[in-house]
Amino acid sequence: MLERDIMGGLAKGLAVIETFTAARPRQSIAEVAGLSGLDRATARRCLLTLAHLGYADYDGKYFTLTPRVLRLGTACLATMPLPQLVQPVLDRLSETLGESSSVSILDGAEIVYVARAAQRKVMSIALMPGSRLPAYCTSMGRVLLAALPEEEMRERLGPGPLPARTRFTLTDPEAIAGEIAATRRAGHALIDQEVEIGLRSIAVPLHDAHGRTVGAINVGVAASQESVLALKDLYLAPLLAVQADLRRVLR
Amino acid sequence: MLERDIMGGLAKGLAVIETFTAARPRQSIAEVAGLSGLDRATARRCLLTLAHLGYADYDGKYFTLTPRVLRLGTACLATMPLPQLVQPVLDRLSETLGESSSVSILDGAEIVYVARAAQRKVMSIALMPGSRLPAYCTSMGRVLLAALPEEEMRERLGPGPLPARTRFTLTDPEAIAGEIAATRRAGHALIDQEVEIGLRSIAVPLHDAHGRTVGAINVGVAASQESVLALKDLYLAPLLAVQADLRRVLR
DNA sequence: GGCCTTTCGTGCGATATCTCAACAAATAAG
DNA sequence: CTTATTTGTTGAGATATCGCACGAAAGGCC
Repeated sequence: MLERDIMGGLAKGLAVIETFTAARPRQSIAEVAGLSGLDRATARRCLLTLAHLGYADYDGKYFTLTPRVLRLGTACLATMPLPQLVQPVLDRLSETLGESSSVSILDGAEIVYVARAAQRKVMSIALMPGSRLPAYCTSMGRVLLAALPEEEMRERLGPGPLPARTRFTLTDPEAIAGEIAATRRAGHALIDQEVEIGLRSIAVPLHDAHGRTVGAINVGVAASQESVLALKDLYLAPLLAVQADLRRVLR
Repeated sequence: MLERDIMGGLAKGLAVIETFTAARPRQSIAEVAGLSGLDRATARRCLLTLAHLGYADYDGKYFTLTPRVLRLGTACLATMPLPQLVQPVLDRLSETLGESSSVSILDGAEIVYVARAAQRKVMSIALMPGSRLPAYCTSMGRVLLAALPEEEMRERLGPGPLPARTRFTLTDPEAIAGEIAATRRAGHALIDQEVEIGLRSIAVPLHDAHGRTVGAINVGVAASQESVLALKDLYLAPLLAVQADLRRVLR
C-alpha cells in the first residue's frame, strides 16, 4: 500500500470477511491468513477487530461471522431505489402469471438478485436478494451484458471456455457474444436449461426515464411446463408491459 | 484506538459503510464525516479506499455503495448452516399449511429473516432473507427474547416506550416483558396485529441438539382468515412437529 | 512420554495512517 | 458582487499498524 489516500487496514479487513463462505463458516487465524494472503499477525488483528465490533464471534480457536455483517449488505440494498420501486410490480406480475419473477443487476460478470417474487419452487437453490449467478448463462445476465459496449461485454465474459453448468450451457465466449448480440436486437433473452436442467427463463431489460439500462426482469418456468416458444408467447408481452410501466417510475 | 490488536482503519471503514441508508443513498465526504464522527480527511480516505476496492462509486462529488457490498452480507448468510437446513422443512410446512412461514434469528433488538417460504402476500412489505423487524412486536422476536436471561432481555428492550406500529402494539417494556415471560412458559408466542394491521402470527423457538435456542420459526396469517385462538389450534402442532424434527438436525 | 509440525501470541524496526491545521475551491448568504 | 460559511484537499508531526522473526503452546504421531 504505497498510494496516499488508500487505507490498507480497511482493504485487508474486507478481504478477511470475504474469506468466509458456506464451505468455510468457521475459520482459524491461520486459515484466514492463508486465504487472504495476509500475515497471520495481521489476519489476527483483523479478526480480533471484527470480533470487538460485533461482526464476528471468537471461541478462542475459531472465528465465525455474526448476523451483524448482514447489516452491511442490507445497508447497500436499502440504498438502491430499484428494489423498492419494482417489488410491488413484481408481486403483481408474478401473481398474474402464476410463475416466479425476479429483478437483478450486473456486478462484474455476475448478476445479483435485488428483488424476487417466488411462486413455486423451480430451482434447486433458493434465490434471494443478494444471491448471485453467472451472467453468461442466465436470461437476465444476457440482457444486462447486451446493454454494455461490445468491448466491455467481451472483457467481462473473459477468455473462456466458461463452465458448463448443464449439457445445454453455451461455454464459448464467441457463441455467447453472438447470443448477446441477438438479445440486443430482439430486446429480450430466452434461456433453455443453461443454468439448471429443468429451468427455462425469459428476461427483458429495465430502462430508466433516460433510456439507460438499470436492471433486468425475468420469469422462470419449469421446463416441463412450457416449451421455449410458448415461453415467449405467454410471457414476453407482460414483461414488456412491466418494462414500460417502470420506465416512468425509475429516475 | 489505543488497544493493541484493534485496527482503527477497519472499524472506521465499516462505520462509514453503515452510514449509508435508504434515506441517504448518496453522500458527500462531509456528510459521512459528520455521521460517523470521523475527521473529514479520514472519512475521505475511507471512501476513496472503498471506491478503489469497488465497494463504492464516486462521481467526484457524491459516493454511493455498489452491489459489491452485498457480497459481504451474502458471505455471512452463506456461512449460516441454519438457512440451508431449515429451507426444505420450511417449504414443506408452508405448502402443507397453505400459509407463509419464516425462520429468523436475533441480532440486538431486531430479528433477521434467514429463510422464508411465502405462500401468498399478507404483509405490505416484502420480507426476505436479511430483512429486519423489531423483536418486541413480532412473534419470532418474543420467542427469541424469551430465550435470553431476564436481565439481557430487558436491556435489549431498552427503556421504552417503544414505537406503536399499530393500535395493538404493546409499547411498555414492562408489559412486553410480561408477555415474554408468558411466552417462555408456553413455549410459543402469538401476535395479533402488533406489527401490521391485518396480520396475525404464531412462532416457536428452534433448538439445537443441546437444547440451545438457535432461531425461531413462525406462520403468518391474514387476520381476516383465522381468529387468534384458531391460529393456535391449527398451527401450533405442525410448528412443534417441525421444531422436534429440526432439533436432531441442528448441531 | 518424546518428537515433530503447526498454530498462536508478541516484541520491534520500518512504514503507513491519523489528527490537526492551513489553504483553496465551491457554495450560500447578504 | 462581496463576504461568510462550508467543503474538499494537502502537508507534517505524532501515533498506530505491518510484516518479520522468535518463543510458547497445542495437537499429531509413534
